[in-house]
Amino acid sequence: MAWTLHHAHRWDVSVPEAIRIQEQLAPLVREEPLPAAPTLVAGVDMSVRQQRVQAAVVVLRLPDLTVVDQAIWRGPVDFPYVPGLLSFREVPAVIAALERLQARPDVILADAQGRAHPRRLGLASHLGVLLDLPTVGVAKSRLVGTHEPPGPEKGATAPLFHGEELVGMVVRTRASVRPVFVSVGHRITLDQAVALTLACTTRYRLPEPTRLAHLASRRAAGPNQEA
DNA sequence: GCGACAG
DNA sequence: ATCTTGTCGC
Repeated sequence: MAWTLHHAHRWDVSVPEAIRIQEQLAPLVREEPLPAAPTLVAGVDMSVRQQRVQAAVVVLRLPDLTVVDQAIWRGPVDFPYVPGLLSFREVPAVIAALERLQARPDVILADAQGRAHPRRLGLASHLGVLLDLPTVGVAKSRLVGTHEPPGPEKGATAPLFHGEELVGMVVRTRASVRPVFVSVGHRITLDQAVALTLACTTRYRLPEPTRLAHLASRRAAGPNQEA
């Protein structure tokens, strides 16, 4: 599937240049209601091994969460992991994997932050702006912000603040299990992002789209033969 | 100056 | 993220 990139830019940049690009794209992020109830939800993730990346994307249909499409892309790693600049390491590979899809998802869930980022442009937001598609960030841990612990029951939430700004929600997707950090990626409201995350969650901590994408990327990396 | 720090 | 097996708890 061909994707039109909006506000495209170079990826082979220095850290200062990457930060500058984030500052230019952040104002383009739109927190607004979805145009319609989503049917096709994609999850994206990536694994790295031996200087190679395996990006995976899995598309599921709501409300049954049936897998309707998926794709894998392998390539070289060319940007280091730098806290705050994760998108420069993963987005190129994720877009390459998305190009291999047959289906067009209505929204994408990423295993990362959206607006809950120092410059309000986490990987989910960066991806959303480039594709001009609704995206949600569902991270396993906190990058920025403070919060109270959400209740122990499934579905409990607590606001995540960065200074005075509400940048996300800490969501308990499973009873008595460490919560996840949900934030708006692009073209969705925080409430919808949380509702969608819960609608995609079954018996595991992570919602099915990203959980399955994670499994797919690691299967693509192959079994550990080293060490 | 000293920590913190998505994956 | 990745290196790594079994095990304790809900």
